[in-house]
Amino acid sequence: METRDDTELAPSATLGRRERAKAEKRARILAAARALFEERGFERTSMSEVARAADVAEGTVFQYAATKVELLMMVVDALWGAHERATTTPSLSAFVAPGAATAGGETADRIAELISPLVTAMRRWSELATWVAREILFGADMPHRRRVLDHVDRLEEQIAARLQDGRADASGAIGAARDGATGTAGEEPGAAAATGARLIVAGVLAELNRSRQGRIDGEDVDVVLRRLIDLVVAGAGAAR
Amino acid sequence: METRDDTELAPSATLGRRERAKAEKRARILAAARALFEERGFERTSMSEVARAADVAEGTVFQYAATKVELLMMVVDALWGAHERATTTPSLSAFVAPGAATAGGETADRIAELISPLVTAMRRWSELATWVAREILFGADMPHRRRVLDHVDRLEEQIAARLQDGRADASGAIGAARDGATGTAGEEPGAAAATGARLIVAGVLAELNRSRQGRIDGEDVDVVLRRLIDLVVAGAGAAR
DNA sequence: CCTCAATATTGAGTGTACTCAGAATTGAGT
DNA sequence: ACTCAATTCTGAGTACACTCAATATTGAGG
Repeated sequence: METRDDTELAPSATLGRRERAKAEKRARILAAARALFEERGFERTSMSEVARAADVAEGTVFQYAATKVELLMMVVDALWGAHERATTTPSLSAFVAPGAATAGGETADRIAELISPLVTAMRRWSELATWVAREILFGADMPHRRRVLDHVDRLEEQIAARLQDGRADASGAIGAARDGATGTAGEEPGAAAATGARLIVAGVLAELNRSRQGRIDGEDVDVVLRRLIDLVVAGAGAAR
Repeated sequence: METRDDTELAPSATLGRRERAKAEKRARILAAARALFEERGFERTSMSEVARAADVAEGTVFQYAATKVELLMMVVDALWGAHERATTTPSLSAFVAPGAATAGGETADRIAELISPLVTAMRRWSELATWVAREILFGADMPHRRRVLDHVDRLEEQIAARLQDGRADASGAIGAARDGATGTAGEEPGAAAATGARLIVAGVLAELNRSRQGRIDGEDVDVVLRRLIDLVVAGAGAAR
């Protein structure tokens, strides 16, 4: 009998000891970080606390996330990924996904729908959200952030797609009417939608933080966000 | 003879010894910070270096700016203030300021004009600019930042004003045409302009940083910025 | 000129994000 | 089983932003 019967039960298709240990450690760190960030906030959580909670040396944490914000991005990536997998499930996508096919509702509504999970999440964890937003828009290029950016890019693509649909509806009259005025004629139509999508994301992140700081006069945040979306939809619709 | 003849030469209208010393110290710190940030960048400048360059104890620096970013904001406030004073000089304002009066040029051009100094500065000092943008949009509420935000608010007001002018031109036809489609009818007209202005600022900050990270495909940044402005102008013009 | 409260300055001390040289572990080759 | 190179882990060490108790400076009132 071989001492390596392990290898039989966990075949070569699965990971070796080392890889498995690594994955477990990664999972522990991820869970610890998630829990601590959630209950004590980003600033009040120290890397050594995370290490202790994950039962790992401090240096090890830095091997999985080179930076405290990177650790946060690792958590965000995991959560966002889980959310994506949960919502993009086949059964639902049949009803919702195809975009143009589901013509039901105003373009702005359909965009609001897209960003609504983001808005909800950011409101729930506003302290973390500030750090996340900061990092998304102005962070340095690092692997975990990159993965979060991929999520953001996908979101922006969906928004852009709906902006395009909206443009199709509103086209003709208005497009023609504003054409001369808009100056920059003859651009690829996708460009305006992409710009609009990025504007919406940046705007939403900024406005949410603004409201968090009480810098929104009387009105509700949703009203402001809605106005923002309406404006971009109108702008993208009118654009040539 | 009085020992206090000083008091005569520097009358009560001027500041006392203490205040003067304080102002001098402040000036030294400001100059040191400005120089060091400019030549070595934000991250690679340490507070102790600033203290040494200003010939002041480290703790003293923190009395004038509670935080390293606050120190940066102090510098930005000073520079922006100087710029404002230089450009808002009476002679020029007679030609440029009144807004609607100077109907020359497209609305988008007139807005691009407004943000052009900001864009130039951010390009020149892109590392610093990232930190500044970060702090403007997502920083914690602190005195120097507050003063910078005042500058930003003023800029946004100017942009909003020009957006309103533009709306006046394009009004009628389009406004009426899109009314039903835009959904949220009967809003105060200023709201859309204010939102648009904030969108432009946030968008410009984000896009500039995006370009800094090489995340802009082929095109020139100016093209992207221009498209952004066009989009908002169109959106604000069409908005009810 | 002296006193004293108010205020400003100082720099050694503290917490914490991050580094890195060595120790430990692994798996492939023999 | 043994060797060895590659990888992973570790935690004491470092740098630096920020604090704070002690000290120095000022100006007003006697």
